[in-house]
Amino acid sequence: MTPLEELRHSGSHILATALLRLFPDAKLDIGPPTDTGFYYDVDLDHKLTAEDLLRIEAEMKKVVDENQPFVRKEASRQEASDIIRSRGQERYKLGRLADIPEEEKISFYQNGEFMDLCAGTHVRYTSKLKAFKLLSIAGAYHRGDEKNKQLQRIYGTAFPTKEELARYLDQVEQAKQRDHRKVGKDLRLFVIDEDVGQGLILWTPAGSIIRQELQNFISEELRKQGYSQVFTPHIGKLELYKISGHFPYYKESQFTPIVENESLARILGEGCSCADMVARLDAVSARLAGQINERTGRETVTADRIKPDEQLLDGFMLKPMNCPHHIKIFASQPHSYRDLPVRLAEFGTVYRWEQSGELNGMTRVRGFTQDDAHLFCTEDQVAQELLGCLSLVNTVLTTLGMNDYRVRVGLRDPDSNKYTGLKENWDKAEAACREAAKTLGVAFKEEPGEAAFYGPKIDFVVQDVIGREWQLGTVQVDYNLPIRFDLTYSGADNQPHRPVMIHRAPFGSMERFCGVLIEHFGGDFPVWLSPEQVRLVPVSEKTLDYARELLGALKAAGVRAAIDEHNDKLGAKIRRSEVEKVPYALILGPKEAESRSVSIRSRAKGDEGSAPFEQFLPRLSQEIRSRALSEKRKQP
RNA sequence: GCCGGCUUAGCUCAGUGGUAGAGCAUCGGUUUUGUAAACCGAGGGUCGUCGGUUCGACCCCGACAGCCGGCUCCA
Repeated sequence: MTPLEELRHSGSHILATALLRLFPDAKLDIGPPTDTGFYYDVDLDHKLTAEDLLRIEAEMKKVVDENQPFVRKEASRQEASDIIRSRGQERYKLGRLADIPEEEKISFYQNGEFMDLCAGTHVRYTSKLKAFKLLSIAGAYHRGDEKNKQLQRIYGTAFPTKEELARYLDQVEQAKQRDHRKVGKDLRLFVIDEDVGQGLILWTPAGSIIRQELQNFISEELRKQGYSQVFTPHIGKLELYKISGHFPYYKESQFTPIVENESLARILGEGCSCADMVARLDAVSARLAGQINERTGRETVTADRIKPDEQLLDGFMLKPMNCPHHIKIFASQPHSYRDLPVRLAEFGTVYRWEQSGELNGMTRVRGFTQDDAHLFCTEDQVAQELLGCLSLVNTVLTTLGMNDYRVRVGLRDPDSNKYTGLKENWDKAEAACREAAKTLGVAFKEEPGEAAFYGPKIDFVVQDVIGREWQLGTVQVDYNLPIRFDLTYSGADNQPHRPVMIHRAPFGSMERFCGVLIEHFGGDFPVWLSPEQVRLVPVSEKTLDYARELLGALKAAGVRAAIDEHNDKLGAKIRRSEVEKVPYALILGPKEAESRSVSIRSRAKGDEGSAPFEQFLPRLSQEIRSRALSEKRKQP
């Protein structure tokens, strides 16, 4: 344990000490340190309130002042069990005791009257906890399993000094100012309307400009890399998703199917309730999943194996992924090995049923647009194509200055049967991902259980302002869908061969990416992305005509500009431009009008002095065209 | 979905069992302004929705919806 973890871990023991003084009935579970502090999970009938938190914190202060030593005591398994029982903590602690492997030593740590089963280590005295704060109460399932009882989790944090604690709390406060939900509202980038629905993003004009610029950017890169652009509809027949496997494997995450009118009339005629309908859909998917699982590793299900009697209901599904549609475009004509790779790209909108408690601004939504593409290639081409995809992701992130990401290679969970396809192919695909990730030149972590149901993937993961991780770009190797859809191409030997598919989305979804991007820039977008690039600020009405003339010139040059026509003093107009995060304000007074110049005020540098408009415009155009990153904002 | 908290004007937020207030924004006027907030005035809310308690509810109780923080989930 690092010294900081030790301090925080001791914090959680002190928390428990104080808690038991105030609530002797509390049953303790576990209290580990975290990246940012510590918590303790407790089972307590009394619902803890914010006021309780203050009382507990005050009691913790007393424990600290009592300067209790932390003392380690080793015990045999039987002794340990006795200690736990004698303290009335058997409800969870006995289970935790049972988790300790046979060969490991069992230890307790005691401070004052409190004693806890604990491997350690701890600071020497409670007085070491000089700077701490309890932060919040939340529900947390015992052992992280939603089938178990939900306990109350008390979060807190601790630092070696009061200054560091204050700095941390200040940082958290600063971060909240960058929250994309706040900035998005302030700058009017997007809205979510409860009548439209939770998790459904409405892109306002300003936000749409950012999205459009990003899409233009990525489209340019796709043209360079030989992609073809396609368009497909937002729904597909249930049949399609039975073949793809989404229907059985992905059921929990999908919107309820749109049942065809005739089908609906038929089952309603049979007296089916809504519940019956759902049950029937469940029966179909359960049967399909069962059939597929039996065959995993030996046989596979292809289109012709779906039996007619399994089509109990006809209807459509809102597409949860774009791949089946793209596959059908690929399959619509015969392919030669000479055609490959075929790369089909689409900004494709998909819909997924996320639990209401999981929705979050733009980063976790129910409808989103992926910058998606599917590559159909020969097995020999997989490595090369993977590199191309990773280089694309790299270009994207570099251009936006987003260097703060981690790479995750998502592999199968060895204990799960939620995957489709042959073991050999999974092995090949996982090896390909691993190899490709190595070429990135950045550290990556292999994580079992993070694969898609059809194949392993390489994900790019970033953190939001409050430290939550979000997956953005993703590249996935897939040997399975080509089999399920019986895709083939003619090889040099004039025999049919199975292509390999690569799924990839450098941004992941436009919604999530923009959410993270808003936080990344704190709303101070580079000029090429800024909804308003130049604010024309006449010093008074007297120079309004000059401003209008320049507005025309800027618009003709493709620059997004606007005039501040408010009847305010200059300072107020400057302030408005700053608050609205416009990268350039051009101050236009009589001097400027006279000399055909502009007084430039940039978000980054403040007052830059005057320059002829004829010099400013090319400089601006170049900055936009090159998609330059802006210098950091000058603090007022 | 689960636990807890929250919901008052476009935004940020006060407020009391006797049907509401500030700042900013908006609109009108005065001012004609030189690098982060000129001045005066006006309009704007069935206090999230629906029920209940009460002579009377924005306030107390309940349900629902939405939001926020966690947990679970994220193929």
